[in-house]
Amino acid sequence: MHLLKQKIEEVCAKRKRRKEARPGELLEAALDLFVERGFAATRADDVAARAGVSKGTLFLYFGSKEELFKAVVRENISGRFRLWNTEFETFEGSTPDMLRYAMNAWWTNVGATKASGITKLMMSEAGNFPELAAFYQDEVIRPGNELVRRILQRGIDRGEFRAINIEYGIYSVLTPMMFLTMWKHSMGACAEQGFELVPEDYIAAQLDTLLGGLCTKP
Amino acid sequence: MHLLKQKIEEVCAKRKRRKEARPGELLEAALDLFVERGFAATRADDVAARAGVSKGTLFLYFGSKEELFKAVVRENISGRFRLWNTEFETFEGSTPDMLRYAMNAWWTNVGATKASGITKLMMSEAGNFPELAAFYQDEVIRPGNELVRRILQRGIDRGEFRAINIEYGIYSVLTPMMFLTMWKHSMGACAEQGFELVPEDYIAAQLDTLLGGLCTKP
DNA sequence: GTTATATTACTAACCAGTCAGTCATTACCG
DNA sequence: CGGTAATGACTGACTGGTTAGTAATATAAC
Repeated sequence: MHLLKQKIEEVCAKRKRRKEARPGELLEAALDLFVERGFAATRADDVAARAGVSKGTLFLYFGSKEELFKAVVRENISGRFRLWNTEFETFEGSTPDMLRYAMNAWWTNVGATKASGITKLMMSEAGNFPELAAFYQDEVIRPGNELVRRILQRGIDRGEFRAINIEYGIYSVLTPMMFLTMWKHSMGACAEQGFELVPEDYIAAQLDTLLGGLCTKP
Repeated sequence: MHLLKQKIEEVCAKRKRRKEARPGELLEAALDLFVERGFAATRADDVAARAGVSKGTLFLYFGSKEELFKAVVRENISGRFRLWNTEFETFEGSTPDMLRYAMNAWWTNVGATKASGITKLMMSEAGNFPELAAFYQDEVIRPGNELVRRILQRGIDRGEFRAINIEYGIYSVLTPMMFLTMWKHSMGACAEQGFELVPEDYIAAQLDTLLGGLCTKP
């Protein structure tokens, strides 16, 4: 009888006042839809509907569609950099191990999750939404590059890496991540059946190549 | 006096009947705008204006926006496969040379031109326009894969390549092209200044690596 | 003057964002 | 407690602006 009542409430969608829960539910719905359809093609109405509220309520919590998007980015990506920077500062192993750890952590926490859809979305729509592109540049790309730069610098300072051109090195680290992201969200869907790309293996192979060219001792 | 008259005609945009020239002008305008803004964000009005006609005229020559897009793809990409297949059949050098030639020809004729913007566009918007995605799959992706497959098979048949898994090989050939395409249309714009990626060098380096792993004789 | 080509004005649909009003919840009072 | 007034979370119809596609109208060319 309890179950039936719950069911009826779900179906009838009685209005409830849950001020605390709304923002989180809206952000989750927005992440789903932005990743699924992109920024421009996602309707505010649909985000609200998926979160179980009306469109008016969405604009009660987020001033505009762009603000909603920024909140999604902060929640799912840029928020992580504080933790990652701390991890960088307290890491005690070798720098090759650190790089291995960093790339695998990225895959686990971002690449393999819905959050990577945001990266793909930005690659696709940056040109049409310059303000969002600038925001993403500040909140994600710059901190990301900086973190990789510090890892490489640590390796050089400790004599573990050769004194390579760091800007070029950053690009070598990020390329496989960008590729995996595009693969997952664009080509994975229409890839030949029977052919399977295993991201973990791909990352491991790229790391081997990269470290082979980077390290002072083989 | 002639020049002045021509100038006035350009400015006043007098209506002229030029049935033969219109489709080509519209296709060129459409290519520019699709590449610049994507499919969904391109306005039929803007395509017409750039081609120097009104929107009504556009729909006189192309039944719909999707038809216009398909015509752009045929004009700029799929039309090339007939030539490329002929070249494959008449090529007389070694298969490593053929692969080198093919990748450089792709860069010259597609990658470096506006046409590569179409590829980026499809990666970005395929999910929102399933019919266009299917069309692109049939007209571009399948013939492209088939051509690469034939090159690799030729190498294996002639004993120049090891008997690798061909599906995996296709993917190894196409990855650098996809990466260059995304780089050119997404990240190139916001890349760190002072850092320059030279596509020809990148392709050469990738080819060396690829052929190193592929060839029977080093 | 007739026809093919081009334009303009229109329609129907869509969508971000607003706001006047509704109703669930809480606070207070008898 | 039981009733009622105040609060504020929530709603959905509406606005203003945009766009693909159409139809009526105009004009170039022969």
